[in-house]
Amino acid sequence: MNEVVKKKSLTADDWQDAALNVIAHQGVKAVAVEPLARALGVTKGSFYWHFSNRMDLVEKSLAKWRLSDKKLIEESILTIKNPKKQLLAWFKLSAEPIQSHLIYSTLLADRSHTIISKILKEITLERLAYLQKSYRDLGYDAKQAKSQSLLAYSVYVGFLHMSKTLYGSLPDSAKAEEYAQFVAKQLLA
Amino acid sequence: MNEVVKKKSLTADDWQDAALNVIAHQGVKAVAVEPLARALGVTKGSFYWHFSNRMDLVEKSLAKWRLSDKKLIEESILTIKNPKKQLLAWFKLSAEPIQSHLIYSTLLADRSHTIISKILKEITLERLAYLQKSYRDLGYDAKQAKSQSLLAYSVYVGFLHMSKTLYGSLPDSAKAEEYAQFVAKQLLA
DNA sequence: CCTATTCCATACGCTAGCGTATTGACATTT
DNA sequence: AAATGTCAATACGCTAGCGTATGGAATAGG
Repeated sequence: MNEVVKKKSLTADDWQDAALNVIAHQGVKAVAVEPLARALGVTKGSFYWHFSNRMDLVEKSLAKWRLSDKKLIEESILTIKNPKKQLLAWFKLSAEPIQSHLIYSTLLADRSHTIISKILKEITLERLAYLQKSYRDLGYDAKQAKSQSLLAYSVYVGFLHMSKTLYGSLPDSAKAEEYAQFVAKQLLA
Repeated sequence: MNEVVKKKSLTADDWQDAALNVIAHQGVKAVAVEPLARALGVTKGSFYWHFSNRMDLVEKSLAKWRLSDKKLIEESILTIKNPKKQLLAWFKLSAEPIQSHLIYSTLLADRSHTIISKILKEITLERLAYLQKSYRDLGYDAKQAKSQSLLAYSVYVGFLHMSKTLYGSLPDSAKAEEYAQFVAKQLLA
């Protein structure tokens, strides 16, 4: 009997996780109350007990995503003290097909709501600031660091989309490491 | 009386142009028959005379887009014989905020339908092939050309999204040229 | 001038999804 | 045991959009 005990009732967190999963794969527009309820094996009576409306769920889900992403960065990147190694770790992490990246990439094109645009802009600027600082730590001057970080982040975003678009046509995981090295070499010259 | 004479009736082309405009700014999902009809000052009675259904319009619109994009490339890029200058022209063109780029970038995240994924993959592979050949013409060996073209195209895609996301926070047009030079220098080293 | 074709309006039925209101089943507390 | 609180089912009204069916105006060809 290794089965997980079936939960008796859902928490707001369960709804948010489900929503994030949908956002990662189908985008914000695909977050619909009734289909989500069906997927969770309940009806929307449950949903409207936990959330006031659809966008409420979206906002809270994205807030959760931001927190977990921040935590991930702090634990797996910022703990590395050597500036070059830290940036390398960032590049490597950014190439891994984790949910956080998928969410970010769907937000990029799902900017229907003002709230989403706002969140997206904030996160992007945060990350750019991080990269810029990293390049400064590597010895780049202010101007160079600015251009270089913008370039590096463009590569990140671009590669995210390429992965989804060309699924099956990109370098396989065996060669992925090789490509990552190549990119790092180009962007850390 | 410089006004354009009001057209008496719409053509399929008019519908496609309107659809492409919506796709460029709101994505494929936002292409809806009735709102589009309203925008064109007619009812959907007109639409269903020209097209069999919604996806029919989307497909034909995207086909038109592909053709016009191909024509643009042939006329403004492929006419340049010097390999390096040609690639430079490609980079420059890819940074201009024309409708074609906007359409491409929304497709990247709007891959709900199989048809769209298919078109997107085809176009992306076409463009990658072009870049790869260009780098080979510049003297890169096969392996280098492959990695470098993937990197360059990622920058293109990434910058597309950055432009939309950070509208107002990116280098202004005065500095855009400068940044383009920087990117070209990094990618044509 | 009359007929056929082209283009569009109107009216209809249908589905998916949002949000509300009400009731009910358990569980927890008292 | 009774009361309260937690979570969910059901039923309802409402809107937006899809696709169909049919009729009608305008125009072009004969």
